Parts: sequence; C-alpha cells; structure tokens
Amino acid sequence: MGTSRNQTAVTLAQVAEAAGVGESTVSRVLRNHGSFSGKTRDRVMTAVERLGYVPNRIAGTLASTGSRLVAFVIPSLSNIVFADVLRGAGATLEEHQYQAVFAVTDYDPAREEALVASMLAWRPAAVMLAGYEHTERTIKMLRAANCRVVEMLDVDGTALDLAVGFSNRAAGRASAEFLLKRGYRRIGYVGHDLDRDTRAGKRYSSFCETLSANGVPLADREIYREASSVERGRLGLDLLLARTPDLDAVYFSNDDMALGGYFHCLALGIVIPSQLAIFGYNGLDLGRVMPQALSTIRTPRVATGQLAAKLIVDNAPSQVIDLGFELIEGATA
Amino acid sequence: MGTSRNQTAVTLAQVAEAAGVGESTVSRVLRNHGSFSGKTRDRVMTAVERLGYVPNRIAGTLASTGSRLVAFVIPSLSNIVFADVLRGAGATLEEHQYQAVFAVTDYDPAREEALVASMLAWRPAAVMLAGYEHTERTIKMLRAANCRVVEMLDVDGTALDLAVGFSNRAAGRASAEFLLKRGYRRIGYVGHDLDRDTRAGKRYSSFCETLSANGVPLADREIYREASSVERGRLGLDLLLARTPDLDAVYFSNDDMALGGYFHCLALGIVIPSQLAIFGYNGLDLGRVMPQALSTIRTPRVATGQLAAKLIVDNAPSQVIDLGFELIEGATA
DNA sequence: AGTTTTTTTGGCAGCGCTACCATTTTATGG
DNA sequence: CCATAAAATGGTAGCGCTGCCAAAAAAACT
Repeated sequence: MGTSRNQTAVTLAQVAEAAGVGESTVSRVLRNHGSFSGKTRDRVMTAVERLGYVPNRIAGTLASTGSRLVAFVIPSLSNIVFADVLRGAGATLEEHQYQAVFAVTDYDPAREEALVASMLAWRPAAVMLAGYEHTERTIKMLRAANCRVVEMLDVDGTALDLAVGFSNRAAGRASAEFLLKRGYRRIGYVGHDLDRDTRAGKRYSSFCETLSANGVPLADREIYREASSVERGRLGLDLLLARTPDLDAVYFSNDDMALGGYFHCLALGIVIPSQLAIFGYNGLDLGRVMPQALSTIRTPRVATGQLAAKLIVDNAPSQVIDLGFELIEGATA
Repeated sequence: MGTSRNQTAVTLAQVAEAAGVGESTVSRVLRNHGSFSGKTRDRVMTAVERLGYVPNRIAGTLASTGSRLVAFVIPSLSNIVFADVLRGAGATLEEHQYQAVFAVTDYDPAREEALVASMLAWRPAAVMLAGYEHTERTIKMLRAANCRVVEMLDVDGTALDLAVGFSNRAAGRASAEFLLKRGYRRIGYVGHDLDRDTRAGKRYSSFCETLSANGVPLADREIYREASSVERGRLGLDLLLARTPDLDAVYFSNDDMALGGYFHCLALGIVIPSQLAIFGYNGLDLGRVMPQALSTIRTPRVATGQLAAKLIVDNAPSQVIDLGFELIEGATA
C-alpha cells in the first residue's frame, strides 16, 4: 500500500480556517475571480501552499453551472487519424482549462451508443464524435442532452450541431479522377471494413462511381472485414493480384494499407508505378520519406481537432466547416 | 444553436417523484445495489425511460467515497506505444465502470507536473504515468494524493506504488549483444531526444555500455533533439553515413526511426543486411510485413495497459511487474 | 466629520447524488 | 396467531464547492 491513502484530502474550508478568512474568499482568490486585497491573497496562497491544498473539481463542477469536460467518443486509438485529432484538440482545450475525457468505440455503432450514454453522465460541455453515422438512440440522447456536439472528419451529411472535417466523397472522386488522368484503366481496390468505417465506405463508393461514370469500372477489389493495417494491405494486394494480375493501379483505403501494398511490390519486385501504381489516403508523414513518395490525399487531421476545440471554447453557433484536403501526386501513381 | 440547450436536466428527485418512490430507492435500483422489489424496479425503470433520465456522475462521485476516474498522463499520442497502452487499459477499465481521462505531456517533465496537479483535482482513483522520471514536486503531489499510482513501460528504478513494464536497460543490452553475436563491429546509433524520452535514453546508455564492455565502442551516433519519426530516422541515417560511411550496423531508438533508415537504404541501394544492418525497438506489426522483416525487440504494450488497469480495479498491493520483451531476429540484422 | 461610493469579505443555500439509519412491510417459524 | 427475522423503503445529512446577497471595511467626496 506504500503511499498514504485513505487520509481525507484538504478542503477549501480548512484552507479558509487556516488563512483566517471565509470560504468564499478562498474560492475567489483561487479562481482569480471577483475582488480581494493583495494581503488576503498572500495569506490564502500561503495556507494553500502549507496545507498542499488541491481544489476538488468534482465539487466545483457540481456547484457551478456548465462543466468543462469535453468527451471524445472515437472509433480507435491505433488509427493515427484519431490520435492526430485528439492532439489538435488537446492544446486548445487545455489552454481554456477544459478537460478531455475519451472512450473508444472500435467502429461499433452500438458501442458508440453505450459510450455516449455513459459520457453524458459526466455532463460534458461537448461530445466529439467521428462522422455522421450514429444510431437513432445516440442521436436522440445527444439532442436531449444539454451540450454541444461536434461531428468530426466528415461533412457529407446532416450535422447534429457542429461539424468539422472534409468531404470523403470528394476525396474518393479526386483519387479516381487522378488515376484516370494518369491513364490507368485496370484499377483495383484494397480496403478494410467499409460497413464500420463509414468514411472509408464513402470514399470507396464515390471512387467507384467516378470510375464508372468515366467508363472504367473497378476491375476488382479485396475487402477485409477488419481494421486497417499495414499487414492487411500487403495481404490484400497479394490476393487481389493473384486473382486479377493485369491491374495497373490499386487504390487503398488508407496509407497504412497502401504501405503494406508497397512492401508487397518491393518484396515481389513489382516495379512502381510502371508495372503497378499505388494510391493511398491520409497523407501520413511517412509517405514523404518512402523511397518513392506515396501518392495520396493529405487530410487536415490536426487542424480538424484544433478547430473543433476552438468552436467549443468559443461557443460558436451551429455550422459545418469543410477544411478540404490536398492531393499529393507523389511517385507511386 | 440548433439543439435544445439550457434546459435543466432531469434529476433523480424528479424520477422518484414520477415513480412515486423515495430518492434512495431510485438510487438503489439504478445502481442495482441494496434490495428492492421487482415491481418497484419496474416502476422506477419506466419513469427513467419516460423522462429520459441520465444519472449525474459528477454528483454521484462527490457523494460517494472514491471516484472511478483513472487519469492517464502520457508523453504523446502520436507514438503508437501510448495508444497501445491506452487500448489495453481501456477495455478493463470500461468493464469495471471506470472512466479514463487523459492529458499529454509532450515528454516535458514540467508539463507533466502541471498536468498531474490538474488531474488530481478530479480526485482520480489512479494516476497512470510513463516511467519513473518525474519532478520532485510531481512525486510529492502523488504521494500526498489519496490515489493509486502506476508507472508504466519501465521497471528500471524505484516505483512510487505500482509499476508495470519491462526493462529498457535489458532491452538495450540485448540489442547490443545480438548485434555483437552477429559479428557487427562498426556500430552506429540514430536516435531522438534522449533527455526527454528517458526510456529511450536508458536503452541507449545500456546499449553503449554493453558494446564498450565487449571492446566494441559505439562508432558514431546521430541524435535529434526532437520526437521520433520515420522522417527523422531517414535523415539521421543519411547524416550518420555521410560522416561514418564504414558502419556495418545501426541501432535505432525505435521502429519508426528504423523504418526511416530502411527507406533510406532502399532509396540509395544499400543492401540490407550485408552492407548495413538495421535494428529497431518496439516490434510494431509493420515490421513483420516489410520486405525484410525488421530485427527489433517486441514490447508488450497492450499487455502493460491491461495489467495496469487490472491492478487498479483489483486494488492490488504495491508491486513492480516486469512483463519482459521478445527479441525478434528478423532479416535486417 | 459626515456621506456616498467602491472594494472587500463572510454566510449560507444549494448543485444531485449516496450512505446511513429508522421505519414499514413482508416472510418465516413455533 | 404472535414473535422474530428479513426484505423493502423513505428521510435526510452531508460530499466540497460556487453563487448570491448582505454586511463590513476602505476609499472618495462634500
């Protein structure tokens, strides 16, 4: 048991007692809110220091109106996308004394529902979600809750309140148009669970539609019902090429998958891009330092987090903000 | 403003009123604690459903003794290591109705200090940190706080309370011994900020000591004072080889850096491992699907998170648990 | 010195819940 | 049928703060 647990913590009342002032005075000094004299502040701070007082935010939040908690309910932590969003939001929130709380859904809408319910019990100032696809009950709860909602990383749909992101449909289309422009005609797709990662699903369907509209339907595809990974990308490309060897380009559901595909080509001596072109999504930093820069779409993930946080601390009115994306031509397609 | 904010939320008292029972009865039913009849439960649940009641955990936590918050104060979210740890801990904590809260230090001890202080204000059941290196005041606060402390990902030092991880010194030594055993004699190092990432620092110094003890001192090194990244790994190797072209092996501070080095070799046609061997640290999944499997050390990151969480929910006595690591021979060294 | 204004301060009622205790109701047993 | 145990229920005092209001002290004017 090592440390001294079970002792009751120092309270504001004890600090007030020790400093010889009233409780509300201590509260005012600590929050630097309202007025108090310099010597009072010194006496309070001395007592705080001496007793090692740490304010209890649970009590503080209960007593005051609105909390300063922001609840993130995200699909995954392994996916760098969400880590980037959190990182972007972190700084702004911290600056404004907000506290981030999070839970991971594993791309499961039912889990999202349960986690949102659980999060709302903390009476957060805002709930930050990925995308627009939620269960009916999730939407109902969020509407009923007295808090802001930010749907991040997508703008193709109807927002509950605030939304910050970019168009996955447009990204899918841009990817297809790029490959067509470059002259590829036998195009395949390697992806991960589209039912769950609905943003990847939107890119995929938009990609296919664009190809079809240009008279070049998708030649073949290999889709795993699992989370994306470098490993799945490599395996996927292997299976795809075994079935359809004459492909001249492959669109991957994201850069991780594409990296797997790239490794596969290296291992088998498939020359990129002359023999096979590779295109990803996300624009991870590592794409830039690959022997051949990865052709992909860079998404403003950190900026999404930053802006989402900013909208919350500024209590901005409901709106949808499209941050766009950037197509990186690279050397693999 | 879109949604219906500013309405006051339904309270337990209102549910009690609506169900025609006492407040404590509602509380008991909702927490499934204490005794109540079946028909009372039904009436309560009906009222809860009808009013859309969501319990207020802020109030609940304040009223009850210990909280069910677990505070993670981690160096980075971009580094997959910490995402893995969080993922491991997440499931267990959720199962036991604990809520994870987190903050990111950017490997800065001063920021860690500030964030720990801020976290303690939430009166968490436990604070989860990376490693043993903390400021004096951080340690003092944690000792004074009435909560458990878990130091993760390291076991080389003295634990405050609980510790779960593996020995970075042993990992550094094992890496050096492996390279020596394979016959490499001109060994270099490419790393990132060792002052801040003290675990990487421990691996490095232990690596060097082992080399020296075997009469093969480190030939050269290239250290960035920044966070690790694939990009830095590639640049680092470039600089290192420009200065010391006759190296036969390079030890990287982690797999991301090593991947950068690998890319560099591919780009320049440096044959691995005959011309240059590469060794990493972490054992990321992608290392397995590289054209040549990366030689590295696999660390039990998810397991660390799982066990850390389990110790907390079980209220285990103070102890240090070494989960060990696994050296993966791979094909790059 | 007496007013008026401004600044500083303390008291205390909640915030919404849980924990404890007292009370009522129901079941058990001789 | 009454005594006794067990189960179910309600009342209420806090948990540690904040926010409001009134009171006291200090400053600024006549």
